[in-house]
Amino acid sequence: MRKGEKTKQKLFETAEELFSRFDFSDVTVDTIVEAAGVSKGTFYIYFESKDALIATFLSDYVDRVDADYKAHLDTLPSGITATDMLLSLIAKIADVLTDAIGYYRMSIVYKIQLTESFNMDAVKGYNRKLYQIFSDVLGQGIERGEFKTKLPVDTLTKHFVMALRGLSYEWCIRYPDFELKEHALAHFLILLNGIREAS
Amino acid sequence: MRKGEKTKQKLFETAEELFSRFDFSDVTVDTIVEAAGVSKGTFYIYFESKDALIATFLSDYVDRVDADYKAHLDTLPSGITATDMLLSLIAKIADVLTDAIGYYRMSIVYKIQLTESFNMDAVKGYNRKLYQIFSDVLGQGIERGEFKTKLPVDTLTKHFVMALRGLSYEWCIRYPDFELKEHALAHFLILLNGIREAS
Amino acid sequence: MRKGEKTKQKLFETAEELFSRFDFSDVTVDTIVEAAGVSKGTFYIYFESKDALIATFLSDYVDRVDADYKAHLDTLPSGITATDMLLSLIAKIADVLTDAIGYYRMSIVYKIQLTESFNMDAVKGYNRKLYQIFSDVLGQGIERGEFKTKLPVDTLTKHFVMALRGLSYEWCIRYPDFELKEHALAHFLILLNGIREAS
Amino acid sequence: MRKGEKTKQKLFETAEELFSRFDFSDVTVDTIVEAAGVSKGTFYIYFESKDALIATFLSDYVDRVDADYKAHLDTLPSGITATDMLLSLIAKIADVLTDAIGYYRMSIVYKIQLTESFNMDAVKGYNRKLYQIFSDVLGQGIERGEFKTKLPVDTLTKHFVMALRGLSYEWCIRYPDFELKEHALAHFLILLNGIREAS
DNA sequence: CATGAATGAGCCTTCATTCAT
DNA sequence: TATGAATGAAGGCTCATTCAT
Repeated sequence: MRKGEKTKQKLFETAEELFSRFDFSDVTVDTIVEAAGVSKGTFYIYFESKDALIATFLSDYVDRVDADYKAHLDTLPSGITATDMLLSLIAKIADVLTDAIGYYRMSIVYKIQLTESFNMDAVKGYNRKLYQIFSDVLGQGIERGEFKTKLPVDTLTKHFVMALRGLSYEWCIRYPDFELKEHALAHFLILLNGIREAS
Repeated sequence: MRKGEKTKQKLFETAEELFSRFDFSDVTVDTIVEAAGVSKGTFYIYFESKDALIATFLSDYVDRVDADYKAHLDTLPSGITATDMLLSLIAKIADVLTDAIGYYRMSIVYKIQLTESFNMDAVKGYNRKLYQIFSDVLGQGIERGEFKTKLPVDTLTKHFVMALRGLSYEWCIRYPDFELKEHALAHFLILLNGIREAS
Repeated sequence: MRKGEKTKQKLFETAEELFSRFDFSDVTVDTIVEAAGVSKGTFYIYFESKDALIATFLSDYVDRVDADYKAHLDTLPSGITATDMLLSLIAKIADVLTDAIGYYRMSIVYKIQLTESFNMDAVKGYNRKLYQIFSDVLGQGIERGEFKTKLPVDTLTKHFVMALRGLSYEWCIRYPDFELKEHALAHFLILLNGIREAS
Repeated sequence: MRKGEKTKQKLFETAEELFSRFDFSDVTVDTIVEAAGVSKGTFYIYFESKDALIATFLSDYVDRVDADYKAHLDTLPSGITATDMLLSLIAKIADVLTDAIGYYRMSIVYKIQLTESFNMDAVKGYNRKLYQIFSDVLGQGIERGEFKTKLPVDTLTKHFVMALRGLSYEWCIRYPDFELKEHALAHFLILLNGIREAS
C-alpha cells in the first residue's frame, strides 16, 4: 500500500493525462514512464502490458461520467414531467461531452469500442448505469401515461441510448461543425413525439 | 498495360480481403505483398503509400454501397407511400450491411472516420448519395401530406441519416448480439411516428 | 547513328540538366528516364550503370570549360605582360565559375573528386588543359624576366593551379558570402608578388 | 551510467573507424551495430539518428585537431620570427594531416563541407581556432615589421587559411602522389615572399 | 530498339518487452 | 521495489538493376 501504490497511481494518472491529449497508439510506454519520472521496468511491475493499462483507463472513465449523469438527475425537482427530465438529461449529457470530455477523448472511446483487443463490456454493456437512468425516466413516463407507446420499457431504453450514441458519434466526426446540444434536443423531441401516442 | 493492371488488381484485392479480416494497422505492406505473391517494390509501383491504398479502398467501398441503395429504391412500385419506401430502404440497408458488408468491414469504416489522417469527406459528407436518397423520400412524404412535421426536409434528412449511423454503430459494437434489421425497423417506426403529426 | 544515338543524347542531356540542379545521389535513374520520356530499360542499353553516366558527364564538363579558358586567352593582345595575362585569366575564370557554372555545379565536381568510385583522372590530372594554359603564361613571364623566382615553371604551375582550386573550394563552401573574383585577384596578386623577386 | 556510457563509446568508436574507411552514406546503421556487437535498437538509445551521429563525429574531430595545432605553437621558442613560426606550424599541420588524420578522413571532412545537410559552421567558420592561430602569428609579423604588406591582418589570415585548404584538398585528391609537407612549405614560402614587401 | 513490370536487398526508424543488477 | 540497458522484430519506403516481350 505504501510506495508501490503511489508509483502505480502516478503512472496511471500520467497515462490518463496523455490519453486525453493523444491517440492511444501515439502514447508510447516510453512517453508515459518519462512523464511519470519512473523507469521502464517499473511500468511492467504494475501493468501487465500497455493494453491492460488502456483497458483499466477506459473502465474508470465511463464510471466517472455515468456517476455525473446520475447526480444531475437527482437535482431535478420531483414534480417535473418525464419528457422534461429526459430533455434536461440530454442537455446535461451534451454539456458534459462538449465541455468536460471533449470530442477528442470521446473519439478515442468510440474507436476503442470498435476494436476487439479490449474487453469493453463495462463500457458498452446494457448494464451500464446510463441505461438504468434512461430506463427509470422512461418507465416513469409510461406509468404516468405520458408516453402511450406499447413498446416495452427496455426496448425503448435501447432505442434512446442508441440514438444518443448516434448523435455523439456524429458530433465526433463532424467536429467542430456540429452543435451537439441543439441537434440532440431536436432529435429527442422527434423521438419523444414518436412514443407519445400509442403506435 | 495488361500485366501491370492485373498485378495492381491482385494487390488491391488481396488488400481488400485482408482489410476485411484485420485492422488497417495490422495489415502491413509485407503481409499484402506476401499474400499477393509479389515483391515489396512492386507494391510501390502501383500505390504511392499504404495510406493511399487505404484511401482508395474506402472510397471505392462507399461508392459501391450507395449505388446499391439507389438501385434498390428504383425497383419499388411507384404507388407506394413514403413511409413504406423508407422502411423498405432501411430493410435493404440492414440486409446489405449484414450480408454483403459484414460488421467487421463496417467497423473499419467507422473507425477510419474517427481518425483524422485520412480525408474521408467522400464518406461522411452530407453530399453522399445516401443523403440524397433519404432527402428525396422524405420530401415526397411531406409533399403528399404524409408527414406533417414543420421541420425542413434537410433537417429531417440529417436526423434520419444520423439515426441510421447510430444503429449501425450499435450493431458493430454489439455484434453478434444485435439484430440490426429488427432494431432498425423498430427505431425508424418511432422516428416516422415522430414526424407524422405537426410538432 | 540514327535513332539510337538520338535517344542516348536525350538521356545524357536530361541527366546533365538534372545534375546541374540536384545532387548526384538525388538524381535517380527513374528521374532521368521519366524526364527524358524513355523507359528504364532503354537507359541500360546506353549506359552500363548510373555511375558510368556520371563519369561521362564530368569528363565532358571539364573539357568544355577548359576550352573556354583557352579561347579567352587567345583574345588578349599580344603585347600584354604575363602578370596581366594571368590576372585577366583569373578574372575570366571567376566569371565563368560565378555566372556559367554556379556554385552548386562546382560543389558537385569537387565532391566527386573526393570520391574514389569514379576515375576522375581526366578532371584532376596534371595534364588537364588548364595546367597547360597556366604553364604557358608563367613560362612567358619567366622568359621575359618578369618573374625572377628560381622555381621551375612546372612547380610554379602546380602552385598556381592549386591556389585556384583553394579559392574555388572556399567559394563553394562559403557561398553566397564570398566574392570569388575579388578574393581571387587579391590572392593572385600576393602570389605574383611572391615570385617577382628571386627567392 | 557505467555500462551505457561504455556502449555509447563503443558505438561511436566503431562508427569512427568505419567513417575513416568508407563514405558516410556507405556506412549504414546496420554496419555499425553489427561491428559494435549491439542491437539496432541500442543504437537509437544513444544517437537520435544517423545524421546526429555524423554531426557529433565531425564536431569532435575538428576540436581535437585544432587543439593539437595550438599546443604545437605553444612549444616554440619565443624569440623565433613570425615567418619561422608559420612555417613550423605548416609543417606541423602537414604532419598531423599525413600521419594522424590520413587523407581519407580528411576527404570526408571536405566532402561534408560541400553538403548542405549538416550544419558545419563549427568546422568552416572563420571563428575556428585555426583562424585565430594564423591571425596571431601574422599579426606579430606585421607588428615587428617582418611583413610590410598593407593588407589588413584578417584579410591576410583568410588568404593563408584558404591556401592551406587548397593544399589539403589537392593532397586529398592526388593521394598518394602528392607530398603534402613539401608542397605546403614551398607554397607558403611564395605567399610569405608575397607579403614581405609593401605591395 | 525499346519497353516497363518486377525484383529484393537495403535503408532508417520505432517500440513493447525482458532481465540482470 | 526499482532501474535502465538491451533487444529485435517489425514497419514503411527507395532504387539500381534485370529480363521477358
